[in-house]
Amino acid sequence: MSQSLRRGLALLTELADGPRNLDQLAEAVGVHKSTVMRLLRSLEADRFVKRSDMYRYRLGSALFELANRALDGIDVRDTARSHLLELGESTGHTVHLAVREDDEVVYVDKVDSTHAVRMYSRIGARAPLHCTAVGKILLSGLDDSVRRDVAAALDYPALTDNTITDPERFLTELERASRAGYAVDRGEHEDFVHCIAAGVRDSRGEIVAAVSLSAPKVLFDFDELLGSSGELSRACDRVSVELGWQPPDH
Amino acid sequence: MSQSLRRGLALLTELADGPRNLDQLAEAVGVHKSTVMRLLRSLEADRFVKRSDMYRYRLGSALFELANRALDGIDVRDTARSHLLELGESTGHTVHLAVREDDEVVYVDKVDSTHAVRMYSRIGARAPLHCTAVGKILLSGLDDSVRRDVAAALDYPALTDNTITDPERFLTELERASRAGYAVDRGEHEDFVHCIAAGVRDSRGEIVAAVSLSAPKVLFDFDELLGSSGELSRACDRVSVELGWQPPDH
DNA sequence: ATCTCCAATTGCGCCTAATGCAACAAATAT
DNA sequence: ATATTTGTTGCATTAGGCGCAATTGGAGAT
Repeated sequence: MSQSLRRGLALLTELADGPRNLDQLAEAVGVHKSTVMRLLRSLEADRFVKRSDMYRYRLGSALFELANRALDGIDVRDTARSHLLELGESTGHTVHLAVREDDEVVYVDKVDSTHAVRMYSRIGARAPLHCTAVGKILLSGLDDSVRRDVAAALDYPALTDNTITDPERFLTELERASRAGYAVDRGEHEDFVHCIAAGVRDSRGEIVAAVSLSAPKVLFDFDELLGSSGELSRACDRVSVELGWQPPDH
Repeated sequence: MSQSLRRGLALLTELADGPRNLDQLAEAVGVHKSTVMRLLRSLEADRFVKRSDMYRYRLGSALFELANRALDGIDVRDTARSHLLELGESTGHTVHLAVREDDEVVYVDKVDSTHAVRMYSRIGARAPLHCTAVGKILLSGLDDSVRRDVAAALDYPALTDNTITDPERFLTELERASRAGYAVDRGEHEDFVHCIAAGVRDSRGEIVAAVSLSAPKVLFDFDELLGSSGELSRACDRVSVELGWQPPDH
């Protein structure tokens, strides 16, 4: 397609794991050392890459700037921010904001738990749809037919013993989430942590993002976490309203 | 140098300002429409770019992932994080963590003020050395001769009426910062805000990062801000110690 | 001080991959 | 229905990118 560009991007991806020297990069990307160097020079000129020391390269600051400028552009994130902080403070749990991208979820914001236990996740990270609370709630908002299509197209790798691996059961789960207004993940993604998630709606009423609360099993049993579902929903509603959502009156 | 790579990077940079269509991008980067499209395909394949709708492209999630993974790699940032939060909470001011990159500072972390007033800055943003508290403290840690060299190589644009525009006066200012252990910015960068900054040292005793407190003039006069300098310094020292710094005993 | 080793860097010649053009297709506005 | 705008594809040309091999330069050992 566009050889040198793609190779350059591959270099960036490789460098995300930490500083590398020429040989390592050449090995990883599968091109000649000298070619790697010339690509790096271009990347360096635009500050996408930086020399770490004489013999090593690392990611440059242009990347941070870009990413943060772009994240600022995501208005869900902007309006949600303060509500997430509040939610984190009042519940004490780890809060995530996620959106769907194709057949995965992408975490776009995060508030760390006040408890010392940290779980693995970072802004920009991806996770499957079928084993996360955010994934379920994001899918639950789709029309029945598209929902079936997406569910049928997914893989269902069993990441833990609790992972749902059956499309039919998954659809039932989505149905339930849709009715309840929140979705759950009982150790289906990571063994030792469970989550609940609710959806954020835009002015058209579409679910455009999901907010989740996560807690390690050792500290809270599932029902304790569920106890925060009211707060979670209210927080999501507040964000939705700020995005122009009209709560249905009944 | 590496044409298609650099053009691809230019596209990313352009897209940071928001979604664009083909013509806009072609115009901005100065290449033919069809070329832009082919480059975008490569970027899209690696998720650096995403189609926003039928007619527009935006930055993709690979970028966020990279940027955040890279930021995680900056160990100063990691170890400083909790101390910054604490400092933000206890002082109520906006806290920044910055490192030097060539002749600029780059903000690598930030804790927002509890006050409603927000100032313009974001993680990944850059600022000049000569008119920021962080810039001054970062330079103050250099050897006298290199310090002179760097100072001589700088431009001194006057961003406000208070900006120091004279290299000699700037060196004096650095001298003072070096002795005091903290640097100040009295509306030299942005008219309506002042800052104080202190340095973070690594195991070799070098200043590798700077922490600053910023406050809008309308809410705090300069002496009030200075009142937090003790806390600021102590926070920096704690970070330094975690990085392996040995406090000099005197 | 000299040698050795290792990794980066450069010159060169080959050749493919990238480019601009122009025709075409699709979607939207008039 | 027609005009207009924007995206997409085929094609011929060539410069930009590539691998190779030789060179440079620095760090450490002798």
